[in-house]
Amino acid sequence: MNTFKSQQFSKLLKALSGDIRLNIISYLASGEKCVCNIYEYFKLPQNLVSHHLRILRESGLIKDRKDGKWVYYSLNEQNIEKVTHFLQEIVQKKKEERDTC
Amino acid sequence: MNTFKSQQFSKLLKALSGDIRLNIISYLASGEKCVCNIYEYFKLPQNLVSHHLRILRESGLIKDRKDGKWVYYSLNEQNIEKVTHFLQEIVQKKKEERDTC
DNA sequence: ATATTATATCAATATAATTTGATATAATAT
DNA sequence: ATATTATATCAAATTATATTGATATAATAT
Repeated sequence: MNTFKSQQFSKLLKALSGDIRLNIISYLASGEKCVCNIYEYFKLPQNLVSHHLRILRESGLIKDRKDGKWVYYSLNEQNIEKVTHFLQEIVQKKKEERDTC
Repeated sequence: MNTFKSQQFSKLLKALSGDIRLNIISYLASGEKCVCNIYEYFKLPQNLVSHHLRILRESGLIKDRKDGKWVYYSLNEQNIEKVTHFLQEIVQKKKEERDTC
């Protein structure tokens, strides 16, 4: 049994997991950054960072904004919150289940 | 730059992501289940389910309890909540950052 | 027009995760 | 003691993901 819902969240969680992407997400919490900010900050190859940014962008966890030569990335809080709500619902359900026993 | 914190959460999120494991987590929200409950419910091979349960258990997301021949698995809410808190902190930080601009 | 800089993409390789099939362990029942 | 049932583990095969190196695109500067 494979619900649509968990497939959707599996995609988001897969995009979130992985050291580099999670570090990028944490870094973007301090505000919008261009690609060069990110790869300089983490001392990682530009193409590798672009690749991970693409995965985060395609999953909807971050947004991009182009300005001249630069592409700025920022968090898409709404979709990050979708993940937290999904997990909270599970914990909530478990807690309710325990209370009615 | 690779913080200990995000390495820790990367591990939890990696364990959470993946359709099968996420479905198992959702299923366990309705209460403790033995392995056979789980693989029958999802119609998956027993060894495959055992494998995913191990990953979830080793990451601390679920607990096991042995009773006779059966091993019962249940959610470890505390660690699931750790993940939601981690993500909420990021969203919170982002929101604060935006307010002070 | 040419050079430079920022970012993205592509192909090849390396690494890791998932799945399958076979077997092991451990508890219970006969 | 043997058989049965529940679960775990192991090795092999498959599939997915990450990384590297090379190149492309697109904006700006000279």
